[in-house]
Amino acid sequence: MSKGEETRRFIIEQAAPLFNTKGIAATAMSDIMEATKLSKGSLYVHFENKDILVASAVDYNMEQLTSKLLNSLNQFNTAKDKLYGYLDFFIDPTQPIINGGCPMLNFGVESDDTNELIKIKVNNMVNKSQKLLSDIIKHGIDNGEFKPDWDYDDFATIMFAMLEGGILISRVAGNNTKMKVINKNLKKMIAEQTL
Amino acid sequence: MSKGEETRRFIIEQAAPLFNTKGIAATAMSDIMEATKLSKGSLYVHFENKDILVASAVDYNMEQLTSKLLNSLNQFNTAKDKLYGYLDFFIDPTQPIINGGCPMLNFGVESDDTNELIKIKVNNMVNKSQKLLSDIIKHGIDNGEFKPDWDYDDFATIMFAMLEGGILISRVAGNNTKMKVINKNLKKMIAEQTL
Amino acid sequence: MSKGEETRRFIIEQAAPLFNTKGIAATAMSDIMEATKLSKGSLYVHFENKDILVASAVDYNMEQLTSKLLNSLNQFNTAKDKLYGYLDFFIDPTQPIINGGCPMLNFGVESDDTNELIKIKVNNMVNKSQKLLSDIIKHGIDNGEFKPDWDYDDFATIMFAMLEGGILISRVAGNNTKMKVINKNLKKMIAEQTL
Amino acid sequence: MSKGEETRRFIIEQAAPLFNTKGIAATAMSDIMEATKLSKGSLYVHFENKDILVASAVDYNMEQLTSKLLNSLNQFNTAKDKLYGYLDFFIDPTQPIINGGCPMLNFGVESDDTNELIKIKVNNMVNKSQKLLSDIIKHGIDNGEFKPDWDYDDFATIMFAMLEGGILISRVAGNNTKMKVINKNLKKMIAEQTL
DNA sequence: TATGAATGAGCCTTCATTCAT
DNA sequence: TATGAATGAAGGCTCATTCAT
Repeated sequence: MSKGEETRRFIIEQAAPLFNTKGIAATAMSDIMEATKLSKGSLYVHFENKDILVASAVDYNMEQLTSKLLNSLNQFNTAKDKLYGYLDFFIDPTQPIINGGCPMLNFGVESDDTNELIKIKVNNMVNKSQKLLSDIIKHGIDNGEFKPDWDYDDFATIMFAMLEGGILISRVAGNNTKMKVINKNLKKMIAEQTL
Repeated sequence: MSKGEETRRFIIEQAAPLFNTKGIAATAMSDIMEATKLSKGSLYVHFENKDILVASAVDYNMEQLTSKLLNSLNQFNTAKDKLYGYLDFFIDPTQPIINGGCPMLNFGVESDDTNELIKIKVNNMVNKSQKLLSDIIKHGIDNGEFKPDWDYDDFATIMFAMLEGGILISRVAGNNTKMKVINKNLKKMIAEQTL
Repeated sequence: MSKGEETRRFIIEQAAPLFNTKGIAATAMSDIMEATKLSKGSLYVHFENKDILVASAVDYNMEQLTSKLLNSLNQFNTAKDKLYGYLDFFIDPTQPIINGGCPMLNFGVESDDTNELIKIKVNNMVNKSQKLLSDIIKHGIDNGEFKPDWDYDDFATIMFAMLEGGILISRVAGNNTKMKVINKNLKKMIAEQTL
Repeated sequence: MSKGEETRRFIIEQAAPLFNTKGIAATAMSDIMEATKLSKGSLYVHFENKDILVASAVDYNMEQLTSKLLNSLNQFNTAKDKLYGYLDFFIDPTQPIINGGCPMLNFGVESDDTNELIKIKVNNMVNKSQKLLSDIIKHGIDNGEFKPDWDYDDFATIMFAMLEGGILISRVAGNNTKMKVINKNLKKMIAEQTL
């Protein structure tokens, strides 16, 4: 990795949690200067403008989350365990995997009415997330873990939506009481489809 | 209502959709000047600072949503119809009841890491929303509509979370395909508990 | 004149010589802050952006020059005296009537390739200037001062062009030697047409 | 020419029309980077700072104009033809010989109040230009083309000034109507001195 | 109550320039 | 000689807020 690429990467790494925590509009380039200890001009050497840095940071946050999630799921062998692992991965939104919580939730909500580019990025990741879930279930059906008539697409949507809603509830509550409820009920639904 | 109260109310009405659409940080006092056609000074006569106006507008948005929801639910008599009506009320997040979509989602996500006051307001409304749902179910159990062992608190949480998640998914998608899936599945769950 | 109009006028008065001296691109809003002792924000209360302030200052400079010129010409009665007075008015470009010299020359040259709006403003004033000259001559012909076959439009153009060229020559020379030559020769041409 | 000299020359060639078109202050080093496709550092290898590059580019522009003019005059044999050729050379300022128009006019006006070095360069070229004209006339007098009492220095000044003024008028007008008037009248003056 | 002029900190961005490689 | 990363001052402009009228 060249010096420039390294610095660019470094800036993204430092900026990503800021945007995910404070929001895009509320994070100033000067906040990123402070976090990186780089000069204002240097930031603009690597990113033509704030929008491009934002786009990179949004991507980075979502990639980080995905990669940590996939890494965690790797420890499980059965489809059911993977689904349970997925649920447990998000068990405490007040102690989020990445600073600021779920980037799809944060950037999706901030961008939906005002930033088409980011909205599309989030939508793509939302779809990938549901695809990941439905693929796990499909696999579980194929190898005889789950009932063959389980509507995996519907369940992927339901589970994903419930988790995102649970993140919201828990974060404004400042505790994960309700996320535990969601976790428990989703596990029950999964168990009911298990052979 | 005195002239002053009237103007104050008017400012809130004009400001509320702006905050709910663009977000708090991205909405400037000048945007509100423009929307109200009032002078800078006039805004500050009625609201000491932006934070206070924001708090009022957040309240207003949530009250508006609640009042429209309750109004809509009033047309239904049975608990089941009320739950179905609740679900149908949120069927299309791309055509939201109030401009910008669900204020609990919007302000909850923007405030969770940065604005304690707003976070608390949202949390209270989130709790009230779940309480409204569990009260409907409890009533349905009491009058013999639903199975007596239905865990109404859990379901209220699940349903609320799933709807909020569905709003996110639909708004970034630009269509309500997935919200229809959520609507259908929640109705099925309700039907399963109906006697 | 309201307070706002007064301040606006004051800003233009202070900004006009700066633009005419340093040029538009080389004059920063901060230069105008310093000259007016006003805050940055205050400047933008009265002018939406630099372009609008520039346009106002360009107009002001040209109006100032015109008004001083007309005022000076008023002391003369005959057409010939007016033409001679016009020439003498511009006799020393190193001691210009308004700071920075002729605004048509300054802003015309700076804008011709880059600023359509200013270019048009200058062109209008250039045309007015030539019209003023040809009107004086025409009047002189009508009252029998000048030969009736004098091509007044051509001479107005020639005289105007020669003066502008003379301003350039004298200002880069730092003395008005060549402007005196121009003055003398134009007077000779006028004398030749005088009856 | 060494590699270094070649690159230096190349930079000047690319920068010269930019400065002559946009002006010195409005042309950034980054504009020149873009035009040359050279790196920031490379520019500073060849030119210590912007001022030095500007000085070279100003010289280059004036040399280019002079050389093209002389080249054009070479096709004529008599003094009168040379003067007519000179006038025709500048007949259309909206289609200038070099991009941006007359560099004496452009840089003279931009520098007169702010950049002593450039002002002197322009003044020297202005003097040379008038010398060129008066030398042609003097030669014409010597070989019996023109009346011996023609004040060649005065006419050189008048003609030069009129052309520069004509350039200004035509460029802000966007057409050469008035330059044609100037051309015609100067030719008449020359004809009147021709034997 | 209402106005809008005034403020100055802070916004994003560009500038000319330096310097290690 | 050439690169491009790094700098920080300065650019135009917007912000929330104050205050005399």
